Amino acid sequence: MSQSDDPTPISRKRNPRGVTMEAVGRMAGVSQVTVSRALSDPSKVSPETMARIREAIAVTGFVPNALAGALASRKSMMVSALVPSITNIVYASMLAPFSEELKSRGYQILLSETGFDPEEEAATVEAHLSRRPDAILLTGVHHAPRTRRMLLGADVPVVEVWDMTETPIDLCVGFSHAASGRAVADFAREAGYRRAAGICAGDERAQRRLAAFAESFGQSSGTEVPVARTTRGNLAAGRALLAELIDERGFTGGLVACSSDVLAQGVLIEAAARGLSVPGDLAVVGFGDQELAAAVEPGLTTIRVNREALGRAAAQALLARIDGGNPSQDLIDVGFTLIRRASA
Amino acid sequence: MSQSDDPTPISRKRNPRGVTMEAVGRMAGVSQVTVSRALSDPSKVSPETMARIREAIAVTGFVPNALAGALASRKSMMVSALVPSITNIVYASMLAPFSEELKSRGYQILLSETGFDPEEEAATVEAHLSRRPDAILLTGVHHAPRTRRMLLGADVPVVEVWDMTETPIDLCVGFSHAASGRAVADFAREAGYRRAAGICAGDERAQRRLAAFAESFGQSSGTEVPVARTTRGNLAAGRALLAELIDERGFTGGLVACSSDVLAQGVLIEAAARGLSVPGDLAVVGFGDQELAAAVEPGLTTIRVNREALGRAAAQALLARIDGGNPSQDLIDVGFTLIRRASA
DNA sequence: TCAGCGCATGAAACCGCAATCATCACGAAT
DNA sequence: ATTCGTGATGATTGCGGTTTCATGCGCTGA
Repeated sequence: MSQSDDPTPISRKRNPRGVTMEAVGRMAGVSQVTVSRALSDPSKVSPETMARIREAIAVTGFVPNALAGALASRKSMMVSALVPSITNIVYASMLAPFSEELKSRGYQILLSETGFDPEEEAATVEAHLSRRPDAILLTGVHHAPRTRRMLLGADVPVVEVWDMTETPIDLCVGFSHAASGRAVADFAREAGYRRAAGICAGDERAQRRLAAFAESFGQSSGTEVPVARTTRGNLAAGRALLAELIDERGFTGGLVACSSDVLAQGVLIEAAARGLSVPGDLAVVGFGDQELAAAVEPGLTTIRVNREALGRAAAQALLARIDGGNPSQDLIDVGFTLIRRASA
Repeated sequence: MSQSDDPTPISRKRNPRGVTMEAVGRMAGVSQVTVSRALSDPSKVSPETMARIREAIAVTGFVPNALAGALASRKSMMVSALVPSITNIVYASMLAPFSEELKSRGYQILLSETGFDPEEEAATVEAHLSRRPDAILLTGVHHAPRTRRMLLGADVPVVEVWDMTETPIDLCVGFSHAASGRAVADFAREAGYRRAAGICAGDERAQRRLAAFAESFGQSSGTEVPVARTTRGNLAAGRALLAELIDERGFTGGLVACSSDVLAQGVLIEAAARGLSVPGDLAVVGFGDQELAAAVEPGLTTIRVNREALGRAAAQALLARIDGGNPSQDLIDVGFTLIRRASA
């Protein structure tokens, strides 16, 4: 009665590792090759065969092994993205459209944070290259020499974003940080501000923006432009740095240029806490035009960079290169706009 | 086979595709196997050989092909992470420590956004499974049946985060959203507020928090708790929803519970714009304890969830499972804390 | 009637590495 | 002297696909 338990489980080789095309094919009465074709180009397989294969796939729950596919076809269908920090909305908001654009073409994103250290970036690039991505996105244009060498040697499309350079590794989509700093200085001058100060986060690009602002405004106004610095670019830092400017650096009023909207919002809060009116006693300019810029009171005058367009353009440039051709241009300057609101 | 020493340049095929271990070995006078060993366990190779191999690697710029390695070893050294949105700091700030923890063990992150749609999530899970990740992180505990099936069939460690369930797919690290809503209601009651309202973003977990709050507070106070809803959880939405509560829903004062700190900040801004004092005329409670919560004026009373610890714990739980054993616990409730500041 | 052709399919050769087992030289133990 | 590790290395196999080339077959046109 209970003879269902066969004592010879020997021939019963239930593939202990996942289902393969081989197994699907066996079940559908075709070879592995035909299964492969069925998935990559159904038009090359007869409708009846196709149906049986589909059935077998459904029954077995087969999921193709993309690693094997990548090895054989030399196309990983992965794109690496290296950003300094994903918790920083500025990078995250570029990444989202970048990723979406690529996803629609079947690519997946291999993401890493690199911090702001070129050496760490180099190590990360190497780790990513070992996965043979079909393209790579890097943030910024300053890299360790080794990074450049590896990337050039790997013969893979590369796009550097969020900055501009005359000598990109391959492609570049960004804007000039120095120009954005000068634009704020121009605005300050034209709006009639006589004195100014700066508040700057630690990263290299923020410093370039503020340096350009300070130099430009300083030159045209003939005044000293004090710049307070911080490593962390949060609200608390913005508050603290305005306090520093006023209490320790003798800043008595004028325009405060900040390297980010968050810092600028911190300045607004500290100003309110001190009973200073904005823009009466103190004018504030931010950078980034994050959502908060339009929502705070008073509205924040700031530099807008179309981050979504930037991310999308970066993806499209890479796709163009992958598709074989050269994109229409290697360098894309997406520019920036000064958005004037109430704070300055 | 014996024609390797053939001087005819015809058969001499300068490998046009990247450098391989084979090539490195040839240059170092050893076999491919030895190169493989040199990289995976240097102690198994003699020092002199090691030196020659290193030299050859440096000269050729060899970068091992992790795809091939993964295929052969059945370990991809990749971990999938699926989050609703990377531009939402709440998810991004879990992801950062999660990724860091795994990176230190040699894993890389395959990231995708899934939005808030279970079907999209299922498709994304399938795409990720095809890459044979060594582990998977999912956000939330509500998934399409197909997702569950695929995941169980794939026999891969899975951790669901940012929520709790009694029936996890595998592991779960999170907290109870309903409990957090009730905690706010308890607080409101104990602090003596007689009336309350809610402001709620569109995602399912936010709604569960606010529903629990409204029910709990409504029951104990015997009042109706109006809840205004939005799809986008930004500052502007917070402002608009407070306006809606006051202008259209007859809300005249009391405590406003918000499903996120950002919405709460919007409420603060709108309140200020209307000349309402906080917490005098209006008390505000947020959720998340983002950086802004401590920095705004007045400081925001909110629910803190240790997102960094959560991300780290998720990573560690997965690593424990990968290492073969069962983690000490399948379900980890990281809890939450109500942080009282000036806004309520 | 038969070469010719397109279609559906299969066989075989990789892709680049890791895992397994075999080989070899050399010194210690018997 | 023979045996037996032991450390260093190589040959072989196969992971699960893609690609290329070969095959069988029914049908068309001269």
